[in-house]
Amino acid sequence: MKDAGKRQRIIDSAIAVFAKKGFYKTTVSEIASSAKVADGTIYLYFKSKEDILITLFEEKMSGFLQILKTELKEVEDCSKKLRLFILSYFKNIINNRDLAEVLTIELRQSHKFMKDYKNPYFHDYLQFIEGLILEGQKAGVYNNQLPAKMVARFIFGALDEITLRFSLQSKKWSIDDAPGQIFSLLCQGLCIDKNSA
Amino acid sequence: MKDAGKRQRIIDSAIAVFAKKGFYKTTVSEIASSAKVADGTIYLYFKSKEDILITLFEEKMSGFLQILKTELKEVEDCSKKLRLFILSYFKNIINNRDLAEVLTIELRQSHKFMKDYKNPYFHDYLQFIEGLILEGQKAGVYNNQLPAKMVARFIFGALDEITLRFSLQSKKWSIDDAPGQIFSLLCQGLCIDKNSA
Amino acid sequence: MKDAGKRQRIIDSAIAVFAKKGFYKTTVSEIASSAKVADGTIYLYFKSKEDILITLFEEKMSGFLQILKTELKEVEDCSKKLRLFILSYFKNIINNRDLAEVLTIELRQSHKFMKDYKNPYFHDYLQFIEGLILEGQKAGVYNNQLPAKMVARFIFGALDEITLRFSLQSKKWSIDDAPGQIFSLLCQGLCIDKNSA
Amino acid sequence: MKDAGKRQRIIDSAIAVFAKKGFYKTTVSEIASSAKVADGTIYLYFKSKEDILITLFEEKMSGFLQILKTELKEVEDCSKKLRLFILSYFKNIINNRDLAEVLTIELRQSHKFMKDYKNPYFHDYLQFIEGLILEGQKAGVYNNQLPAKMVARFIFGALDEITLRFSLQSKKWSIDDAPGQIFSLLCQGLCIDKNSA
DNA sequence: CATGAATGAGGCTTCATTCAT
DNA sequence: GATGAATGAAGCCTCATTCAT
Repeated sequence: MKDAGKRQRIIDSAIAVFAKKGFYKTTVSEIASSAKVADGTIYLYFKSKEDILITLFEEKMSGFLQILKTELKEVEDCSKKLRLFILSYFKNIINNRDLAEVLTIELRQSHKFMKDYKNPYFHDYLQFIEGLILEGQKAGVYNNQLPAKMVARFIFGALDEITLRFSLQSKKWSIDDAPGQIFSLLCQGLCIDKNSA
Repeated sequence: MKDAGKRQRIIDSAIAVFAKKGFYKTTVSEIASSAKVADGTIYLYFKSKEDILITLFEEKMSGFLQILKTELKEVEDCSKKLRLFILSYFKNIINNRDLAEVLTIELRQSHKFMKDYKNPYFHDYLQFIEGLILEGQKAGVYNNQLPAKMVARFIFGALDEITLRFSLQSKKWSIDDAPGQIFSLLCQGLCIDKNSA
Repeated sequence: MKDAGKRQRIIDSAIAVFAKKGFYKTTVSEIASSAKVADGTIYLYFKSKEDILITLFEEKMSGFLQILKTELKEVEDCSKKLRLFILSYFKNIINNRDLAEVLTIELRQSHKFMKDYKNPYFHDYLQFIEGLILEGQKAGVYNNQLPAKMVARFIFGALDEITLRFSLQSKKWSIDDAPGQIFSLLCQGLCIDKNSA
Repeated sequence: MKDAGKRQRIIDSAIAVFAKKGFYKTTVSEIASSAKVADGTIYLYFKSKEDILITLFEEKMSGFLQILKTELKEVEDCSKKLRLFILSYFKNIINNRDLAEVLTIELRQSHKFMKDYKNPYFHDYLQFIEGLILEGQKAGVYNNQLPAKMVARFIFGALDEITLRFSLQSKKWSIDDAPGQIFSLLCQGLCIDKNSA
């Protein structure tokens, strides 16, 4: 039986090295030596270097989604859900910086370099956000003039950018404050006077 | 003097090919043949393949910024500026799909693959957005509880994600409506009832 | 004692896979899984992949030779022997297509890829044919102007080529007719008028 | 413009190295260094290592056939043609030992390792021999009970085997005698008494 | 004896860059 | 300046063989 721990070590090493050097600059040998296995061993668990990335996407993104769904299961109010979602998103990124970097940076290239790979798990993720919005719109809480799909993209884009930089760079904004501020910005908008604009 | 037209052709070809295949999957030969110059000619105008990308960033991003600044110069009201900014951003992306794709996709990798390259022009771009926010906050129009830097990132991330997908995929949202909706979402927020949450 | 059945299964599987893919394109794993043993088990019975091929040669070629000698033992007349030999050769090939393919195709490479391997059993085989010729020459039946060694090569080459194609390809010539025709061609020659040429 | 001399050097080197080590044991680097070019240069002229072999087949086999056709063009009598053919075959092999080795040894593997490669030039070669036989049969000189296709295979196989060994090994038979002996064996057959058998 | 996961050397091939013309 | 043939370093991957269980 193949050693599941070894497989996990390869994935974890890949995340670390991909995050540090990027997918293309990373060599399979680097992943192998970081995982303390022989180069060839990689190919007992993955079909190719690209397959490591794809597998990584699928396992981790679906994992994130599972966590999210579990955390939000009990919550009823849609804005509480949204707040919790943002918080959870932040926590996940903060606790998995390398992974976040790989997922979001390489994600952008994935449609290009992987033939026919459409990132089904990322799609699920977006649909989950979209579901939150639709729920709020049906409940009459959220503005239903706004297309939920676009709002979902909007939220994902904003969170993705902020958390990525948050995680990568000098943290100018505190983790304690940022999620709340983002939630506020998202729900209440930028303007103080709601009749302006 | 070197042939400026040839130089431009190389940049334009690089944008087209990078957009289609991604930076790493693009070969210098492909750029050359698309630009109808010999492979070696590339190196009369650029130090390396990477240098094409860097040059492209600097010229195009500063170009975008120039256009923005020109368009917004006359406008006084900060929300009108913001609305115009969003509209301009959309137009630029729509009219330069390949470029937008290259700038945003490769941008994410740039810190990684270019040693010591900090993307000064992207930084300028962000600062411009930040300036818009600060202006509105000073004028008492925008919520000054929100850190302007973060808001700038938020806006950039949201716009980046939406326009990228807008440009790449089937356009589910009309170019006529999207900027207005985004502006509304940004200024008024998601919630109808401003006292909720 | 090692399991003789397992050893035989490995050889038989090797013949089948070598015939299908060629020696170099065949992996040890393929032989193993075809023989329903573990990869490592192969090395309990054979020193190396090459050793399988060598062993296979030796056992099968000497086997062929044994069969031949047995079949021709009782026959006195040298031309009857020759006719029987051709018939037997055909039958052996027809009944062992994979083996024939391996023996003849890989045989050609054997001197190259096996250091110092001189195919003693193939040599014996040729000597057997040579013996048939010499016998006929001594009996005054066969033209003794022709060097027996060369005639043996000639016969082997002709039979080898015909049977190989016969076995591999669409059979344009019937198995019932071919051996007789070959015998006739070999004994009587191509020409009708024996004074010509 | 690519250097035709360089291309030729690669082919010639490939012939020499393939002959010495066999196709599979030969590395592209060996061919390159034997041809005094860089490894990568090989790929300016050939798609792959396999492509070298295929190209080599096609160019050399069609070359051999051209020479043959030219040499036999003026000859009328079919047996003179056959005699000349055998002589020419011998000369070609003797003068191109490495090539002969590659063509005949690797030829046998070619159907296996080259997907869909049917060796059209070898087929032409066989058809040429078949044509000689048919001509003689129509002229009433050759026994028309024998299928020409089979006879062609017979001749090719016999010549191939003899010349290959002739070229490779200690020459037990003289080049001066062998072609005549083979011609005699082929035309008159092995038996002295034409009524026997 | 048997297993099959693990090893790691080595090959084919790509491609950014150079340089003689 | 322009060319494009040539270079050769470097990477992904295969697979014969080993060895701990």
